[in-house]
Amino acid sequence: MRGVPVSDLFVPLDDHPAYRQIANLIEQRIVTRTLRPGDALPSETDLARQFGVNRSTIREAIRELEVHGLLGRERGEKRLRVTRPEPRRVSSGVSRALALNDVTFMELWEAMMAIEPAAAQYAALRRTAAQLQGLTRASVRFKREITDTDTAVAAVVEFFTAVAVASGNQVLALSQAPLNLLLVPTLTQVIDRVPQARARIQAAQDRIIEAIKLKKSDQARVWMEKHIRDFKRGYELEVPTEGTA
Amino acid sequence: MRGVPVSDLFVPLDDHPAYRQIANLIEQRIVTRTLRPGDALPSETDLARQFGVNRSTIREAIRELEVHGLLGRERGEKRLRVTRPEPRRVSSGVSRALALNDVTFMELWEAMMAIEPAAAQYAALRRTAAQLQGLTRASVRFKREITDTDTAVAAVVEFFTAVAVASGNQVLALSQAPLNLLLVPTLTQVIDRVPQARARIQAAQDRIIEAIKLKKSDQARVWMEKHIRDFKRGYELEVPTEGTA
DNA sequence: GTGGCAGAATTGTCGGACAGTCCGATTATC
DNA sequence: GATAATCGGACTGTCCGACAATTCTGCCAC
Repeated sequence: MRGVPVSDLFVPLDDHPAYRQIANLIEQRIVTRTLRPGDALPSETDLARQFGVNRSTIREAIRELEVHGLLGRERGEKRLRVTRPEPRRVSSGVSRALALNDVTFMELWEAMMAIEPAAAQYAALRRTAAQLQGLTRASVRFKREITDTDTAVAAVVEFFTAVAVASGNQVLALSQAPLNLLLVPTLTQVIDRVPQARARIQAAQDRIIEAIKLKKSDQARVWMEKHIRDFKRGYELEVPTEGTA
Repeated sequence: MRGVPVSDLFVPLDDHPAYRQIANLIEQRIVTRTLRPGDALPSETDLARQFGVNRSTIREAIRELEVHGLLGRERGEKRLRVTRPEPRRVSSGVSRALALNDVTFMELWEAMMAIEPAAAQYAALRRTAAQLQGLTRASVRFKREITDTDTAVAAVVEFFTAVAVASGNQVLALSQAPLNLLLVPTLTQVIDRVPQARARIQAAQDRIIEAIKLKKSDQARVWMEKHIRDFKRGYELEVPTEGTA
């Protein structure tokens, strides 16, 4: 490990391409609510004129904000408008980032142990009738699906998502969302290869739903904890070799 | 609230602009590791030729991947290369999304209560000497900074980040990162207006560091829990009006 | 008011162009 | 022989102009 070279004493001197500066400017106007969700953006030609750059440059800037979910358009609409970033869009980026960083199942599991029980607890406190119904729907879908593993896995994911949504906490929900995609590969293997997995998941879901239905938050947390612990057991049973999720 | 219109029964029929298709294609090659981190991408002209589109189109596609952190370039380098998405880049997007969705302090707090104690617990189990030093450095910085609130807040954030890093769990770290930016506004107010806040934070950090140093994971978790609870107390003391973080 | 229509406006994509800069190889210098 | 200066090519950032396809808008008829 070398010491700090002299050159590090000088300024970073990042380059600021115009398209990035413009993206930041527009982003700031959105974050500061100068531009509010629903507002239509000026046309590309207008923006180019206002910023004094070429339309191509504007387009590159717009791509950035579009990816971030700050801009978007309704189906079949032409004009861009300011949108509030949807959790799903953002969380998929997080999932991909984690997947590319070779997350292990243990890392995923520890995060689930931290987040899911908390989500269940708050869900029991605050769930609406509709959210409770959403939970039930997911569990029914899991029960019914006894042939296709992929659909069953999707139902499990739907269940976790429904719990997070029912927690009424956007931060928890957005923290939980990336875990779902990471869980899929492992969960698929477990359901495929551990015979008792389906029954155990069903039972766990039922207990959790019951607790959330009765607004027993402590129970909801405890059952969810056991449910997640069970996942690890299933994983250790049948996927003892590979470590990546 | 209208019912589901008939048109929703038909195909989504998303438009597929070429720049998006190309972005997806390149993304797939990265996710499937056909392109691996560190690999240099062909030049824009080459890509345009290979995909049979104009260079402008390629550039728009590239912007997307750049934002996702899948592509990037070394400082002062010209060639674009495949990079593994850094947590910081991704998490800032999550923070912005949450901020724009008017997250309340309670939502943030609940998420912190779920994640930070877990991070502290695992940090106590797995921290390296260097990571421990990073923790100490952050707390020293906080102790030393008694005038500038912003710097003090930054030190607190640094402390939390250091704990998350020391946990050795990328998922937890990436779940924790977005919370930091959300915490800043509230924490600034609390430190500014609650006299005893600084002392309490200092004491809490000391206890947490001690537990992590001695690898007492249960204690680390408990102290962190108390620390986070204290935040809520500070918040309720001096920010009883506003609800948004 | 509803429906339809022509024209204006806007997006997606293309081709080409040029300055500034980075890279690699070649040449000059010690 | 190793290091330094030089040079040409390649590449990016930005610009200009253009065109088809689609959406938007105001107007007219019913």
